[in-house]
Amino acid sequence: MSRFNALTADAKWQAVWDERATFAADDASPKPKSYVLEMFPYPSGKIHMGHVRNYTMGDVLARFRRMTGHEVLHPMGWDAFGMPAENAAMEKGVHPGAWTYQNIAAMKAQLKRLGFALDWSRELATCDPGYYGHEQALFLDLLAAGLVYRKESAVNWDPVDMTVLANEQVIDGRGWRSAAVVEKRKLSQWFLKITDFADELLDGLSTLDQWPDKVRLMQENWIGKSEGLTFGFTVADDVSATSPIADERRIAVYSTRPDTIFGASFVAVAADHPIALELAAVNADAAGFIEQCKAGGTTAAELETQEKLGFDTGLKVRHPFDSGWMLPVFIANFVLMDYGTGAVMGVPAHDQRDLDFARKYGLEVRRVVADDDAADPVFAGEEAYTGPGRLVNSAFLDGLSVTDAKRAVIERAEAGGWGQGSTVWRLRDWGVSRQRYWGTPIPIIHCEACGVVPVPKEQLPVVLPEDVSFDVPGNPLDRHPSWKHVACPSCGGAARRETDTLDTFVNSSWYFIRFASQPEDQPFDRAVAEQWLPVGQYIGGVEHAILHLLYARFWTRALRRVGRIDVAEPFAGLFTQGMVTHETYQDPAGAWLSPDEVADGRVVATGEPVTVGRVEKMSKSKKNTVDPSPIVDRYGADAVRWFMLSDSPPERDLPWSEAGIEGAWRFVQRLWRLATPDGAPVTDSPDHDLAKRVHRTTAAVASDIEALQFNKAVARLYELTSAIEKAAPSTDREAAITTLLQLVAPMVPHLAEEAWALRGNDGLIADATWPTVDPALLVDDEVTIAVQVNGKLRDTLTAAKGAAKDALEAAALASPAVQRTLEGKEPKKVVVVPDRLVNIVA
RNA sequence: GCGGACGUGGCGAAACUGGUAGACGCACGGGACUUAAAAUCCCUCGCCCCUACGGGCAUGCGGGUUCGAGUCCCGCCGUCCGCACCA
Repeated sequence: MSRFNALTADAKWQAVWDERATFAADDASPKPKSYVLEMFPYPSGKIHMGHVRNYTMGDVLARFRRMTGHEVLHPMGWDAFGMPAENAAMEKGVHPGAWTYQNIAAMKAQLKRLGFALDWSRELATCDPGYYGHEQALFLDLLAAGLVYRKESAVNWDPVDMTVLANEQVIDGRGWRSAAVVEKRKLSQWFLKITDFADELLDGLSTLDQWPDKVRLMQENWIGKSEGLTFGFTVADDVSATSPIADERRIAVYSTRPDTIFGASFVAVAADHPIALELAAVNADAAGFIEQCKAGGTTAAELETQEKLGFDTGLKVRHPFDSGWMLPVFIANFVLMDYGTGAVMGVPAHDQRDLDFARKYGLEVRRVVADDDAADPVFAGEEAYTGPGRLVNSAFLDGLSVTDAKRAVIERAEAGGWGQGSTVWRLRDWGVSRQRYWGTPIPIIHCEACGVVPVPKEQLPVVLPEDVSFDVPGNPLDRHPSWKHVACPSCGGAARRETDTLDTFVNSSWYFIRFASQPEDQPFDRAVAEQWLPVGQYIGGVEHAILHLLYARFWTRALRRVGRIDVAEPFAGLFTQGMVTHETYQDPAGAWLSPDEVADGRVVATGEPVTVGRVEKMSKSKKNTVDPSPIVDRYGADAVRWFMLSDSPPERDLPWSEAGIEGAWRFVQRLWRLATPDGAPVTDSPDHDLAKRVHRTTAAVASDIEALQFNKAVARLYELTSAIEKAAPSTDREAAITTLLQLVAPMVPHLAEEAWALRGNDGLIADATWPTVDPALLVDDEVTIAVQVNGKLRDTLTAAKGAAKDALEAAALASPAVQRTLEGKEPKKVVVVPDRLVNIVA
């Protein structure tokens, strides 16, 4: 019997699918539309196992949807801008564009080799002017709508590489590449007004019922809505007369606990609060303290251990409800300038941080919320009370609940004109300026006379110049002789082009719309795009749970606001898949070893014993990566795809192993043997049991795939395969084999095509429909009943489905095993669950 | 610190709304075929006691609810993830 030759079959069917454009999506199709999308890759040079797993899952769903009568859009493209291309340019002297396009070609070949049902005619790369030019147009739309602005902002500046670094690229205060100490620098940056959409983005989460709760929660926390009171403390004249800040009348604070206002014992401002800075200008001690605050680290561990420190400014403020009550003002290292108003009211009894601070500086700790009878105004504990209760020691608030007291204080503040109920968000506007070459040029011209001038749309795209060099650090656009200097579109005078480029997250914020519709003269055709959107199923790594997914949601809503498209949420269904992991190996010296340096527990080269470490995410640093390409060459695309779907639930990590891929390969061969006609005589005698099994598996596998529970579908397919193997030759068996091929087709498409053709079927199995299920065959007429005594299984019996309770009880009591266990005792009670079990309580 | 997820054989895991725990796969062991090997096929495979029949114990630990708990409730322990001085 022949073996399935994956090498030739893969190439053959991939070519056929290509020639016939089998997977091209038809915008005009009358079928229901289904948009299946996996997060597009960064063209780093090679695909990795994570890509293979991600794209295999999407592919199974896409092929399944085609078989169930959908017009499927399943595209692929390249998230092609970004720093690695510039790093390669600096290290190897290649142009970022050349490097990127080489990588794209290599990775595309690798993806093709896996036989994904992709519509390659819609392939796009974000570094193509044909893409980013339209992005520039969209940016200008947002600018015109007031959703883009420019402001000075502090950035992480690497003084050696002369560039801005993202927070993720700053490790222990140093640049990840240069190891130079990173400076905070003020630069004029472009921002997108994502905070305008904070409410919408938060409320929209509740409509995303096909998203993992975890991701929704992460976004909710990131948006960070909180409600409270913003109000002013008046600086007391008598004290401040001696202070240099006598003309500063009020200090605004924000509190989510206005109810505790009578428990306040101090006000604290951030080290970079205007008041702190003014004081520092005339007071060396204050200046020293502020420096000390800035020096403190910001890593988790450092914050954990960092002491709460304060500097008494000598200023006093008046309590809003008692002008004779003076509160000291501190500069404190735990107050953040960029949250709320940069100043807080300290209520030690009911906030742990305030309590720590008050104990350290000997401030009053006054109880104003009591959870029981403890109304003593002196709060003695070391743990602040933050729970519910009634107000005490609080004048007109006494006796109110926390909720009512909050409302009462806000009302009074608003009536008295000294405060305002307010909502504060953690979410910040999105800074999109990057001092980088390899990104979308921001389509803006700076003119001395006219100021900021948008590039007229007819002059788009603003194309990146090719003639750039990376031999000096910094942004080559900034020192380009001609590109940078242009005439002002408005007055014609000498002007300067914006040399910053857009954050790459902008590129990935609308690529799914461009996939749906890609005319040359505009970013997308609204009507066509709306046919496909939202994406029905989006699949990718959980590492994008916040940034990419939040930015894309924002960008889509922003496009809706400017009238470009009427879609609120871009991704109706989201699935975050687990990682591919592998064992780790170390030699006796502790050096990491790659899997192919190890055999039989020994280092191949030296014969030394190997320490096998834990199973971890594949990473270069631990050397536990496995390159998919040689594996695909050796076992074929189908075995790799099958392994990716087997065993582990898709949201969990998948441990890669040699034995696992071998097992998958064996199954592919097993299917092949089963599907290859062996010339044995076939009888007409019906095989009812097998037919039932086929229908049941068809229904179950369909619902498993819909739910993305591929591991369960795989298990059922194993069972069906075994059952068919064991069945005697018959026409039913032959039909079962044909159905089995249809069921496995989304997973192992090459083998399915080859066997489909071999068995004389017309057309491609890729174009076949999903087998229909006869509901009548899904029902059992016999069921197995568990027989328990005191909840313990003693016997099982077979009964007709729907058998009467009495009959089941009688049959159970008659069981010899039951009689033996009862030892003549009378049953006290018998519980009968029809079609399930009988439990005899003795 | 706050929030979340998870904990089932040697391993990856199944188990519908509480109803036969361990489906399916991997590994290990035994057997058939073969001169031999590979490939393939068959059998065993949670732990303990027993020759066997059979029985006991088992879903991180301790309680509880129930005729019946992997599943529900309470309290611990552990692992992983996210956020983090957010007022």
